[in-house]
Amino acid sequence: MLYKDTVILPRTAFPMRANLVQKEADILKNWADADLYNLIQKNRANAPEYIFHDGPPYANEHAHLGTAFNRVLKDMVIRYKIMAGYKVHFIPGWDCHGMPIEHAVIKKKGAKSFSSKNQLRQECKKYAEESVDIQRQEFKRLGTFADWDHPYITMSKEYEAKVLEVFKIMVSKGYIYRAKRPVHWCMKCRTALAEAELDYKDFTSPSVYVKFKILSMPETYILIWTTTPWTLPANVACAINSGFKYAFVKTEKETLIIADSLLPTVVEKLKIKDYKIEKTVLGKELGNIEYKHPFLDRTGKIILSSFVTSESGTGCVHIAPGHGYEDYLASITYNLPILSPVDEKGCFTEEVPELQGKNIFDADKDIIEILTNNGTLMYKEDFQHSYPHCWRCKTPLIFRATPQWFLNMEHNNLRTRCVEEIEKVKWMPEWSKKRITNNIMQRPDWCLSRQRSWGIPIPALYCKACGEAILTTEIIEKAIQLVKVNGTDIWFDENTKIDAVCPKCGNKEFKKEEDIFDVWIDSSSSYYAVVKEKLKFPANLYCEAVDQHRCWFQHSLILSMVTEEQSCFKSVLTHGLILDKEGKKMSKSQGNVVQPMEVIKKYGADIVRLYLSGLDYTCDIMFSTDGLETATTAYRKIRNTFKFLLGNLYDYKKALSYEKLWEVDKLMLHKLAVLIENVTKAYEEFEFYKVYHLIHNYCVMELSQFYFDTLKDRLYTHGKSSISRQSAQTVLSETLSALARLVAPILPFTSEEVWGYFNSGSIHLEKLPVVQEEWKNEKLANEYAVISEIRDEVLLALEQARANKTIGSGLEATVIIDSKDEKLLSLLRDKIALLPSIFIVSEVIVDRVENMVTFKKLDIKVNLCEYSKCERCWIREKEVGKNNEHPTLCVKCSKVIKEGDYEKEIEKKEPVEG
RNA sequence: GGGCCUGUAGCUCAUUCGGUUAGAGCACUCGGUUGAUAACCGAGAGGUGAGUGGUUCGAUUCCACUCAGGCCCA
Repeated sequence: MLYKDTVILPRTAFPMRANLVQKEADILKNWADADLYNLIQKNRANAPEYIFHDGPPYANEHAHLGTAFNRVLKDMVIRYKIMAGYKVHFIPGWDCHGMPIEHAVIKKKGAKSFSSKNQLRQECKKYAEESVDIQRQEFKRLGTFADWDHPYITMSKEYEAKVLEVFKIMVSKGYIYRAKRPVHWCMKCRTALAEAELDYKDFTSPSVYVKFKILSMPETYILIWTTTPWTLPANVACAINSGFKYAFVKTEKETLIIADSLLPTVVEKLKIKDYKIEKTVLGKELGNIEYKHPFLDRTGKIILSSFVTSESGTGCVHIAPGHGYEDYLASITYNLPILSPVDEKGCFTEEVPELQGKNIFDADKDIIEILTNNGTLMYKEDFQHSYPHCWRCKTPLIFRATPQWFLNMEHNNLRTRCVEEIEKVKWMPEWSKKRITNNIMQRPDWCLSRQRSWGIPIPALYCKACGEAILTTEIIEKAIQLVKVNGTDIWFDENTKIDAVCPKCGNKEFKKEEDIFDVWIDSSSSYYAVVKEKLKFPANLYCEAVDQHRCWFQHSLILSMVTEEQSCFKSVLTHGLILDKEGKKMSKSQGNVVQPMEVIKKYGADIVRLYLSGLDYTCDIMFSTDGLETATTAYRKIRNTFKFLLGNLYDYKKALSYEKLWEVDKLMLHKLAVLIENVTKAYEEFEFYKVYHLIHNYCVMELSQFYFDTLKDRLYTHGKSSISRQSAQTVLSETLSALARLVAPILPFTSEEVWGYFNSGSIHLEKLPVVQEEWKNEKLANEYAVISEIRDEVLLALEQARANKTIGSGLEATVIIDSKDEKLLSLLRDKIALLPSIFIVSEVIVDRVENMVTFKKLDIKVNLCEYSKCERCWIREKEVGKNNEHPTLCVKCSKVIKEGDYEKEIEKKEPVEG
């Protein structure tokens, strides 16, 4: 008989190499065949609900890495909550309207290929539908759980009708008003452009310095600088910075007011030679002073504004609220009129009779002439700068004030109520609260209208007779009924007529509003269309990236405060953005964009998920291949841990009761209990990186380096049915069962694969492991904390013995230990029988001998063991050679062989896969 | 220019209220093992805690500024 064949080695079909890419595809198919998502819902039918509402990603082709990360993060939350016993019905969503899709479609097909709005909208719809399908496949591939067959789509007619319902409530409660606001305008395309449609190119403008006469001071002028002389007819104010110092510069003829810090450059440019500074005052002292418009019969006043900088110009900024966004904001603060005497072709209207019909850029030189003639022009030159152009026709753009629809942030104290409500929400991390509070405090009224095609129409009417804009709940209700059945295309259909009577003139003929809603109204109405309608209002959790403080979080809160008078979320989890390995933003132009699906194809979803789980997402995330490689190594360790566990449990029958367990095994149950507690706590706080580190460290340090290493002798060479081996297996089984479930939210595929070799059914139908009270054993833990330190010292001594060739393998050693600490000595004597297995040496003796090496706690001497090596278990023992029947075996091994308590034939039983 | 956030070993993270020599794992180098084997065990090396200044007996930790990067706004 070959004793070697009687050793009980690990046996499992669980492969060491994961081959994740293939394996994950198989598992996905199994999940789909078993309809696992609905199985879980059924399983938790009567469980308490956890309402986690999905923020809809934008349906624009392939998912970005940031979206993929967001998906994985949400999935870890969902899977954790399900395993914690909750019912989580996760309805995924997609944001489908908006400029980027419209932009992409026009770019692809050409603007001229669409003869009607609805034709363009059809094309956009197709594009969004395709994108939803692409992304849904990608999200599934990531192994994320959701009701993928019933997502919410913001372009569906039901959803569109719900958005209009939200708007109807806003109107009925009096939040909506109409006012002028400057927008980027292309005079050739005669349309407003969105931020993303601007094409910045170099452009030469006339740069002029103009003086405005102060009414209350003799021969005193405030000097302004502008590169758009054509906006001067719309001038109503002059902004200065309240904190800057302004100099009164006395020249031969007059006194000019100029910012002190800019004086040298201005004086040089204007070639003012003889001057003296009369006095210097703080900007705030000049507020409200009136001046005369340089060529119109009008006055303007000096206002204070923080956006005035000392980088260029004169520190005095000409304000035309109809032609600039900052000017516009200032006009709200100071209640200034918004003049915009420019028509849609970019020509002056009758409001400026002198220039009526003239194109504004052509009018620049007329205005300069007027200024020159009346002596208010101080200096003029050409100025080259980066200037926005139309992305389509390349025409330089202008700011032009047009009527828009707004939501009033002050109505019914909306702003204040939002800020108060923010206090009631749990913000994770905490700084997130400060951020959204600031955003709400500082935001202007919400401009709801967009001059685009691909979106939900604003259901307003214009009287064909008197031009009155009409927005009533009755009209909106009629629109809702139409949209519910037909979708929003019906609004843009020429044949669609809405019955109404003009409240001003009684006319019954109307033109329908062409503008659509800002897309943020779409996605931010999801609390109403989804949470309230299909789940339970309010949601427990919203979870998105940090940029959503200004977008989805904020707008959802505002709308919810308007319609529901309370927040739509109880807690908000924020994560950072994904950057490249140097911390730079990923962008196409930088060439540092990482496609999530390419990474998945190479590494597999579980490794990507493991990598992402290990990062602290509360700040920005630097995505690196190094990190993925590290995660791969960590994954292998976790996987091998499972392989070892499975391999040694193939013949496991049933658990021993706690009292019968060996001391080391009891210790490991204590450690397992601590692990379960810590991991559960980390999950509860959504600190997945802590989960990752806890589990990984447990696999490496507690299991691989300590427990498994010391266990090999017991598992392989002790009697197959011995208490000692069963004791080890009992703990291995508990460890496997707990570890697989703890790791399941992060590694859904691998945990499922492991479970298939261990138990029946899907692991995702299980609950998280629960600590059994008897496992906790602080006394034992404290004893072994000391023994662990001792072990480190012995390992160090063994390494030294190995270096000077006293021993090779640790089992060749006899270790003699001694200590001056009596308490420690008594502990060691107490545990002496266990020490050889803990140190993995053949013999441990407590004694004092010559030439001991002194460590912190112990004096140690390592000798080559004098006994012969047991052929079966490789331990050196004094009885080896004394047994006639088995002369090459130790006492323990001869007993095992004699009793036949070992694996006699290798059964080739394939474990059942899950 | 403003609000918010980040900076500890090559990588991912620790370091409780400020207090001994800033710790783990991975990667790296060397050694052991060949019964977890494209695995396993041990040892070693690796840090001016982004920088400067301040408070303090003492600062990675608290404060100010600077630098680098991110988001939002201007």
